Amino acid sequence: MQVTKRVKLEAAGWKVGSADEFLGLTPEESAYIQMKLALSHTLRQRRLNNKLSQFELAKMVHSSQSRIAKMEAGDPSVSIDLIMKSLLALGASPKDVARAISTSAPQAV
Amino acid sequence: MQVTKRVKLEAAGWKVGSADEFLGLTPEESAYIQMKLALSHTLRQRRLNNKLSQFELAKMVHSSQSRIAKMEAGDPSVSIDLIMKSLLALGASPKDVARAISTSAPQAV
DNA sequence: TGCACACATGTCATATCTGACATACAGTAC
DNA sequence: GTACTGTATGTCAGATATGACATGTGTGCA
Repeated sequence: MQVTKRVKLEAAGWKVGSADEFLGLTPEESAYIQMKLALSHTLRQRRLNNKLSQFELAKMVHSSQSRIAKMEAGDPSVSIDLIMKSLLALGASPKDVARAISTSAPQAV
Repeated sequence: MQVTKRVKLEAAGWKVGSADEFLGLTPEESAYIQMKLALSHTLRQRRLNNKLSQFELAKMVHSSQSRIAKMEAGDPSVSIDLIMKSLLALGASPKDVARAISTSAPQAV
């Protein structure tokens, strides 16, 4: 999918929120991707704050470095479930998760 | 798993939050389950507010009545991903999802 | 230069999730 | 009683996600 590729590019950089306007995404798809990207981004931040490498985090959550990289990239092959579980393993609370998701909504309240 | 059975019982009723105290759940597992249950509950509320049967919602999201029932029950066989996608299909925004998750944290902020 | 570390990306066997189906149960109307 | 609607629960083949592995890229350092 180039779709995610494109979205990933935007998000990995800075600008998120105008992904669907030129792609053929339904509002739900767009919202889903934005939530995923917000969580991915939060995961990376938390990992870096904890001064962990992807490899180290991988050991903590019984996964592999490559999968951590894909999580942080918002790769379509990873589920939100997995990202959430990793966040929790990094000490995030449900409220932290909720905060991350709130961030993902550039639209109206 | 009786674990979920038990948790489900508590949650389907009213009392959530003291699930892990007498079960052998790690804080992360507990938090994950609570988030899932909060989303499940929100899904049911939204569905009922929209006056839809499980069967009707199933058609909307290209799933089946049985899977909707399992989503709403917080069955371990359903992913948070699927519940979220269903919520979005029901018109929920990422902020709504975040709100639901916030509700799931009876612990400290 | 070479070497080590951190991260990205692709592939693949297997584990897990999913939709569909069958079936059971409660409630309601007739 | 029967019939119908809504929901719960179990099963299973096929779909998808997962961890592991290989490999590539960039950076820093001696």
